[in-house]
Amino acid sequence: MARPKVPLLSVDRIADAALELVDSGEPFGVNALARKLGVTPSSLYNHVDGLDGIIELMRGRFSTEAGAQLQHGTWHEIVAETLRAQRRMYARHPNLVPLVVGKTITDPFVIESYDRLASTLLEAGFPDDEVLGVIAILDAFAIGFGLDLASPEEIWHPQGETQTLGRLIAEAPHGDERSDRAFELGLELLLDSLRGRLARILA
Amino acid sequence: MARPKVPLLSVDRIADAALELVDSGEPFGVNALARKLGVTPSSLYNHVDGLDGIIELMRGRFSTEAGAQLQHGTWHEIVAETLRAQRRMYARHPNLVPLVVGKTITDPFVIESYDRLASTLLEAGFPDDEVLGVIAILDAFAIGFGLDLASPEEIWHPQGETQTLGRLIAEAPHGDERSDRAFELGLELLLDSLRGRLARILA
DNA sequence: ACCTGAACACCGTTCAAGT
DNA sequence: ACCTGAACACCGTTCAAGT
Repeated sequence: MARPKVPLLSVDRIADAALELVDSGEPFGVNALARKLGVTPSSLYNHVDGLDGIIELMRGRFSTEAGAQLQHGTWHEIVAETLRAQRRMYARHPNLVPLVVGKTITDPFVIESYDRLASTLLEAGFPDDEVLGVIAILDAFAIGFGLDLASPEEIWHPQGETQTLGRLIAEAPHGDERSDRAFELGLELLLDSLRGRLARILA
Repeated sequence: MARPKVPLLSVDRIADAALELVDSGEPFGVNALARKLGVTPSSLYNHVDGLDGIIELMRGRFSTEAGAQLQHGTWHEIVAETLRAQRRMYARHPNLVPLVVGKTITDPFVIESYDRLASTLLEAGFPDDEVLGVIAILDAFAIGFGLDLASPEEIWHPQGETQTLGRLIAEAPHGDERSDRAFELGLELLLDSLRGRLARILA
């Protein structure tokens, strides 16, 4: 016991196991993670900064996984691809979404991706004092749809009579198909209006 | 002790205290809530269905609080008012947002509000198979911005150099003002594009 | 440097016992 | 019907001890 000659743990091993645990759908926590790694919970604190640290680690990992973003193309192609990439990540690890939501972003890769988005919008012609607002909107949209993927099959569960909601729910496609369609529709709407706004600004 | 002549608890009293606790910013839970009510945790289970039940209770309460929605007006006025009302609720109880996120909605008042939205969009001329998608988009938008309000002051915290993000963050307004502006901009964009889409559909 | 084990202050939920 | 108190199976985190 005590200190082994070759370390049992490493930041990478912890991140891998954490993502696996999250994806398995079992409740996530440092104790559960330690069990999965065959180790004592306190061991993790030699490598990682507690629960929040592990979550931030996953955010970084799962955004690196998403791979290279489009580097050239029109600004709206870049925006669309960035959002689609983010959505793919959320789709691959839906259970991670509720964990990362509302925590300050410090991971360098994630920061870099937002930085690139900001530069792109600025170069496209959006004014300085509007770029961050546009990004906040894109972010709200992406995270909202991320949560949509993490949500239970039934978002609404009407108990009694409804005027139209019940019928539409019954008729509509379910699960990922519904979510995918809504995402693409929303993306189209958002880009349309951004294009229009930019045209007016540049005119 | 044991059973008192006049009950110490009631569903209403629990809901009130729960919202107060959430709004105080202290960690929310059934133990903390019981302490606040001067009662044993197990007592709550006589009135309420555990932690999830209490959270659903708050969702209902805090959407009733939002009060009457616009009943007439154009469809986009109704949509705008519904989203603004939702945002006001989120703004008033930001700490509730992370709690309700991703849990199936059963509260009748909330269901009714979505039902009304669905009817409005249908009457406006959006096709059957698109209404739920539009609502999902509006929802993603609203929840995304709700989380924006619940987020820490600094959403992004760049550690190193950035191309443009750091400068924009320093220049931009902070906190609620930033969030409010982005919300109104996003709402405008969304409504613009929905109007355009509807015009094309009806043409 | 890196792991264990004990300790601490918490959780949410169940259930018998009491009035 | 409605509350308590004990019990259970968990949490996240700290820290001395061991190699």
